[in-house]
Amino acid sequence: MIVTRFAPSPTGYLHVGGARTALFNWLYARRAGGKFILRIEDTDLKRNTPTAMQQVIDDLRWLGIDWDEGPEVGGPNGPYLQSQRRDIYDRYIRQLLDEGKAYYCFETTEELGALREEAAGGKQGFAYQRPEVFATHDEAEQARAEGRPVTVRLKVQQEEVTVVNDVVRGEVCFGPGEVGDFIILKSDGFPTYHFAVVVDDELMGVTHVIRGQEHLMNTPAHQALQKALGFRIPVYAHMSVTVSETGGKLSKRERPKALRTAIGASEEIDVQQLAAAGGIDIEMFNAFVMGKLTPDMPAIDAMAEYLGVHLPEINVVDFFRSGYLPETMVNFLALLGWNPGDDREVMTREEVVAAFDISRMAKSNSLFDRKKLLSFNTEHIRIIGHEKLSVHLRRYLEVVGSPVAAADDEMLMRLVRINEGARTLADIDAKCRFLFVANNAVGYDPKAVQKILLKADGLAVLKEVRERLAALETLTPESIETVLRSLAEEKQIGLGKVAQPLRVAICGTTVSPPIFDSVELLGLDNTLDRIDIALKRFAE
RNA sequence: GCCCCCAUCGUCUAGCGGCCUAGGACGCCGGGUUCUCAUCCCGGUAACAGGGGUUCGAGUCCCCUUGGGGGUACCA
Repeated sequence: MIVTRFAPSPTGYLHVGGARTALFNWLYARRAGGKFILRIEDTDLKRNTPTAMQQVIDDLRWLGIDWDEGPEVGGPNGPYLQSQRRDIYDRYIRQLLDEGKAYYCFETTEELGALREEAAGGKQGFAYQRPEVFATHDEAEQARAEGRPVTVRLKVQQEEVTVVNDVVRGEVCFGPGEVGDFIILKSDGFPTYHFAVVVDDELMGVTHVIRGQEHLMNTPAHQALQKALGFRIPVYAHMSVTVSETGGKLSKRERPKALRTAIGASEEIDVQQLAAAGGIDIEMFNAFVMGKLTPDMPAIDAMAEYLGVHLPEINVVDFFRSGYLPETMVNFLALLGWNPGDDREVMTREEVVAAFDISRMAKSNSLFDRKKLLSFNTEHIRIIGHEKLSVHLRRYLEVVGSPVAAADDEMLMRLVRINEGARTLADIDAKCRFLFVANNAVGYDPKAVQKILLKADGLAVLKEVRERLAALETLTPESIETVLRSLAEEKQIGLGKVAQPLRVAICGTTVSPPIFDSVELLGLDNTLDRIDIALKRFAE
């Protein structure tokens, strides 16, 4: 049976790069009828954020990536948090020590840093000098008792060439001495990543490791460990990296960076207010602007919202908040470094699962193209079906706190129907908000008012529109259309000349769903009321 | 510095020695539909990084150069 896993370290929100790794593993397992495991790699206390695991879990669930074993679902190979597996690691560490395949070390971080510095000028990279005689368990205990750092290193064969057999890259060779004796147990008693992955992948029966290219260089070390422990070597597939428009790999730092740039570019901003909007004090704000530190995500988001700037989406939640569908993300992410071998691009989740195979993974890095993503989203909004779309929309509206969330199910379906062609859920939200504000609270866009109502005879037309609508007996999109069209015809003007003043009067902007539906949904009383308000307000 | 990986339109890619006059998609440009925005429809622009080989024949195989990316931790 094929077993894959996704093993994130809980450092914060799941970002697209991680999501793509998770997706590839999930797709492969699902396609092959195998098993997909979620494992949390929390062996670094310093990096762990308390809420991060939940965030990662939520993001995966949103994407529709489910796991057969892991947190919240359990399984026969648990626990699935590495921090809870220390006794297991200790056993294997002890085994290696007893067999003379690993040894204790006592250097401090500073000492190691100095050695590395020294080696920096040399031709070969830094390699740890293996001691002549090895410390005993007792000596290690003693050192620990004295408060000295104790680590364990693996003895790595220095003579042989290591060959990594990679599904996407073929055979990759590493010369003798490329891998030094590396640390497998840290002085805080936790295993290093290298040790924990190897042990867990073996114990959990992982057959295929699909991971980022950044791990290719780690693989010889992992294989050395597998050999020392007598483990099997799983199939490796190292994925190409996703790079961002700005070059380099897609990183979480891009959002704060974009915000910093925006702050720098905008003139006349009230820094006090901006800092307050982000919930940070002015010193912190200044430090941020100068690039000295980075506030947390919510602060960044809040300031961006205050400034009205759009930050590049990096985390999975960013895409959710921008109104993308999980179907879009799955489809798009899958196509970054993989393709089905034919001309299909927009595919449903089921189609992607059915077509996926690691043998068609691309070698070269790819750029994350947000324009194409948008077009994919437009297409998925179109093909997903109204029922599913309204479920997504409801959740979206609730989470972003839109007034449109007040719509009942019937209304929501209606909104979905009249918004065909929307590019994101955010588009639908924005276009429909006018329906959920009080008549006297419509925000009029000055430009729209100027251009549509005040220019030409916008107000005069609006007055006539009012009269015609008021005389209407039954209010349906069709009846409204008839009225507006006949008015336009009589006046020998385009429908736009009639519709636009009405639109601005009821929405405050030049953009809304189709005008006939908009009026009908708003209701006759509200429509007339808003026209009156506009007429009065912009009369002179 | 050292090690590793990669290289087709602006972008994602198809291509696994002759089917390539290099195909698709996004973008972009032009046109059309339309009550706004968006959608939708039609048309166009645009690429094998450079240089050597191998071969009857190279986008496809090999080497070098250049360019890009990754790694070089008691992070994962």
